[in-house]
Amino acid sequence: MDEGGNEAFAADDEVPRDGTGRRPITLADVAREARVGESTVSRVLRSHGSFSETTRARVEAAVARLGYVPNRIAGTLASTGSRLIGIVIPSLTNIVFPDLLRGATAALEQEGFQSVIAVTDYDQDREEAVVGSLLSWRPAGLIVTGLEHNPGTRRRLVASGVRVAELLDIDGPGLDIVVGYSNRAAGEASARHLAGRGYRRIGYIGHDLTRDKRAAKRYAGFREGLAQVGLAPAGEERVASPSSVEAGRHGLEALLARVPDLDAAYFSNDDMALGGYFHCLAHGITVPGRLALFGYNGLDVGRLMPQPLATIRTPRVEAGATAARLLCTGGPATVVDLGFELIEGATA
Amino acid sequence: MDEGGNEAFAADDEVPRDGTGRRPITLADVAREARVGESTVSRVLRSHGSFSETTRARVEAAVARLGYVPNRIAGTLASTGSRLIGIVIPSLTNIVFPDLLRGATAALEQEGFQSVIAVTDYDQDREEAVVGSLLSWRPAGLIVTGLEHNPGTRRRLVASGVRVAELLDIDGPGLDIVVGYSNRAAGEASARHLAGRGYRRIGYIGHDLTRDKRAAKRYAGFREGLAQVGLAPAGEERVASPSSVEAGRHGLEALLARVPDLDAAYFSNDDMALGGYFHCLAHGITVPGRLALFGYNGLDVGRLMPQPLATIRTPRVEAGATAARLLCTGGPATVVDLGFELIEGATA
DNA sequence: GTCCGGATTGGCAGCGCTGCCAAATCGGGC
DNA sequence: GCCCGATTTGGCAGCGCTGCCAATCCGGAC
Repeated sequence: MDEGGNEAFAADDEVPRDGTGRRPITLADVAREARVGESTVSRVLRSHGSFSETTRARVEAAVARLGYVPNRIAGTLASTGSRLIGIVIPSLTNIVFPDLLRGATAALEQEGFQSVIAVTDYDQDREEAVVGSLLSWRPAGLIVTGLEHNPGTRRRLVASGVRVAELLDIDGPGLDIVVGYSNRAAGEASARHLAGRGYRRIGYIGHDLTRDKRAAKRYAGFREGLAQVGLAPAGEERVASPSSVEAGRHGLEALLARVPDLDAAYFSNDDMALGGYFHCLAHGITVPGRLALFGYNGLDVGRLMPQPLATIRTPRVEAGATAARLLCTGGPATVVDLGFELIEGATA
Repeated sequence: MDEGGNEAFAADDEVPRDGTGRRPITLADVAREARVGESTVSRVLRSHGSFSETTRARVEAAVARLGYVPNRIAGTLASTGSRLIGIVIPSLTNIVFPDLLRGATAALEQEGFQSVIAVTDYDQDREEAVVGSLLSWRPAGLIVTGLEHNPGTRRRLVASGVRVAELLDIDGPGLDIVVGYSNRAAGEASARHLAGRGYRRIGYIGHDLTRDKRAAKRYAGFREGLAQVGLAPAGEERVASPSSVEAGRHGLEALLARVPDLDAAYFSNDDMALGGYFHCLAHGITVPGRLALFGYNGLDVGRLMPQPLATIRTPRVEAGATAARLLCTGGPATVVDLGFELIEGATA
């Protein structure tokens, strides 16, 4: 714990002599410095309304001289919209959600918006709480994950009047804007693909389905897909933990111990599938000869395995970006189905 | 503006019919409904100052009846502090930064703060721009990544007077709070470990070091470590792209083509190392017999490979949490070295 | 020189809340 | 029954900005 020290910067040219302790610089200071009215400064800074080129230069010079940073808190209060978008995601552990964030923040930046984020840990009560917190910032819009919310959350969302985009799922009724793809259909497509390749003793390795509603929908779709060709899962293993490479590895090990003659394993996502692949490598199980593997999400890592993973690629980044743009531009309530892509890979 | 009226909420359980178009509910409405003064409502809602139990109940009932959500924009403007922390990270693609975010948001939530995030893509000019945007929200503090910033960024940070925490690096002078570990020392430790295990022809596979300053410091430390035992890299491969599994896989392939007698490969991080491992698996290269692999970060996936990856575990989540807590509680400027842990694994 | 429409500009009332201060109320002790 | 200090409460002036409206200025047309 030693002193880092700011004097490192007081150094010569750049930094203005102080910055701390001084009364913060306001728009009124800039107006005085530039010898124009406050409204004129405001107009110039927002490039809104009309003003002469001379004025613009004067104002900009004053801003630079004083190092003025507009106060958006005040600006938001005075005007209406807030140029803030709240983003609610269940987790930051699964790369899917950072991907969503990435798409959203990139699109928001283009539109001049900022994002406030909150994480629910797949807990609907926490979701209700964080939605409340986010709404207290009077955001221009809210991005939430999935279509399932508890009554309190729905009430708040609707009552607030802010635009809401629900992401990564379209299997069910939405509140306003919905951007995603069908998890049910993805599960079904996976099952049909595996069945189509001749696998018959297909097992399922998943994680906590009571919390992750989208994984539950994929699972339901998967069972439907199998049923359509007269099959049923040859065995299932659900780990209680969140999805992870570890859960996939141990899950497959456990399932194979109970159902040794499995010929294919469908995982609730690519992380789990990668874990399963590692288990196969470690135990000399030939893939896909002895056991086929199928994932979900289409992560990069799957593409780069010695045998590319059979999986379904989901447009997560695009979903974030699309939702962000729709919220900023404020169109009508819609459902945008971005679809998904089945990647055959080499593990099935 | 039709008068929706408050009975919308009185309505039993679910969603009120409307919510849009109605004049938003303010603290004054609550005061009127509860038949108390505005300041009293404010005091009750913030549990600040004194009021009777009766009053609390009256106010809380009114809040519930009206479905009032406090406006923190107004609250922030009226008071001083903002209970917002800005977080600036270079990327969301590398799981390291979501991990940092995870630690920070969890700690912030406990303290009743919200986080606003911005992504720089490892570009210092973008960093300067997003720091400006974040400061315009008058955050209580700012978390930035690394110690290297361009002069404009430093000027803004210092002039703003907000607390700043610089994360994931302690090799250099900081502005205020610094939380992280020594990347240089990590690189050095990696080199010494490999040399200590008898490897002599050690190659380096890295990504764009001009943008990722911390990776550059590890690289420098790595060279120093080798030099200490009279060695120099037996070969190097730098891919121009950001770090990724793909870059690691192709990087190792390229390096082996040029330097076939390599006996160990040091990667700029675990993603790259995983790619290298996949290359070895795909081409029958025995690990570590024919080629040893060493990564950086200590990701879960490395631990679960058939042979656990030799790497260095970094406390990223802890760094985010520590920084967040220090910012919220507002102690003195300090440097917190969280250290790192060398994991021997089985690939070296 | 005068008048007119459009381009510029400044003044000022809020946005919804908090902080300060004064007023009202309460609960003994005498 | 009255006084005093402590507790509880309400009023109101901002916080820094934007939006509205009125004032001013400019350059021709008459």
